Amino acid sequence: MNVDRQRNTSYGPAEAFAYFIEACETVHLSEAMLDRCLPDDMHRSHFYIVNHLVRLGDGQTPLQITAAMHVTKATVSNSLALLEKRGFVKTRPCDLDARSKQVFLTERGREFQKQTIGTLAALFGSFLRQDDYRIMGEALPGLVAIRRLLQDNSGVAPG
Amino acid sequence: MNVDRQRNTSYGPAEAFAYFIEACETVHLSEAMLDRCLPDDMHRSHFYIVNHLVRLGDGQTPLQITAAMHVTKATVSNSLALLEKRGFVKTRPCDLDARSKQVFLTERGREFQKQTIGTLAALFGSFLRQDDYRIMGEALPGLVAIRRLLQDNSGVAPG
DNA sequence: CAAGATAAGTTCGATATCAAACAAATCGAA
DNA sequence: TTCGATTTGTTTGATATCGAACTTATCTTG
Repeated sequence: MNVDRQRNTSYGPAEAFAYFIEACETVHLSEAMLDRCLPDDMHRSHFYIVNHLVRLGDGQTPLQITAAMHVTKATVSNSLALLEKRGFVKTRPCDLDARSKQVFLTERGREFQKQTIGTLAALFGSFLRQDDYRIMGEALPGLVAIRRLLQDNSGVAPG
Repeated sequence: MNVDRQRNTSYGPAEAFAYFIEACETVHLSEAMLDRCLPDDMHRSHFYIVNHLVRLGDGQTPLQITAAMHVTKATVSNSLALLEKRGFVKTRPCDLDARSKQVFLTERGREFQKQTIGTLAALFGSFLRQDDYRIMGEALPGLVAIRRLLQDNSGVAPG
């Protein structure tokens, strides 16, 4: 059996490790890009919340935001207090369930999201070419498949 | 022109956004997997440093580690103090440049890395199939290309 | 050689995040 | 209906990370 030919067509754990390392690196680099599009007093995580509310609709509860952001309740509690102080969101108690509250965007919050996304899109647009969009588009189904696989196996115990 | 056919073959910013979102999600999920393979008193970032030294060779300076980890000098300083307290690394002043120091792995540190990687590999191996390795292997060249593109444009100014 | 510039690590104050304990409201079963 | 169990959000103490100031050592240039 030709070893080289086998190496060209057979995939294993080595590819898995490389895959996750590349994904990590990609995320690091794109996060750095986003950071440079944000004002100094706004953290990436604060933008994520505002962006989430714009895209998925506001009126969500902190717990829903918690799930979407992959962080703890305490973190969201802290972030929302800051966002409210900055005037980007308003919260009010939920009518149906007094334990809960709802988070709403202010005009200022929507403006902040729009402005940041605009800057970010311009930054990426300044170096992404048609060919790069094609590469990403063609890789996308694979990325989705692996992400779903991870999601489906999030509960598996190690050891 | 057939809109559906165009959508199947034309890629743009929408694919770019989706691509980065999937990458983020993938990293979040795989980080969670790693976290569950680590003892409670060890943070992911501490493992990254030990793993880096095993794979790339020890004797590196804190500044080199800083670059590899994408964190600040202060962070590495803090992490190394902790790793030394745990007995995973030893540091000694650099002979050639007294400003600098070198970081070396202990046997305990190597054992910790080996054990963690083993647990992690077993965890991933428990649900990754040949087909998944193939998907990752085939997506890899695209991931690398985009990661390199981001790296090459890390210095571009926004706005 | 001397003095300013640069470089490597550390320290310090601030903040994001987490886990765990807590408070308040709702749910559910006896 | 009532009381324990669950759920939602906050508080608290700890830690990881950062930016900026600082210390010490090296380099550069006159």
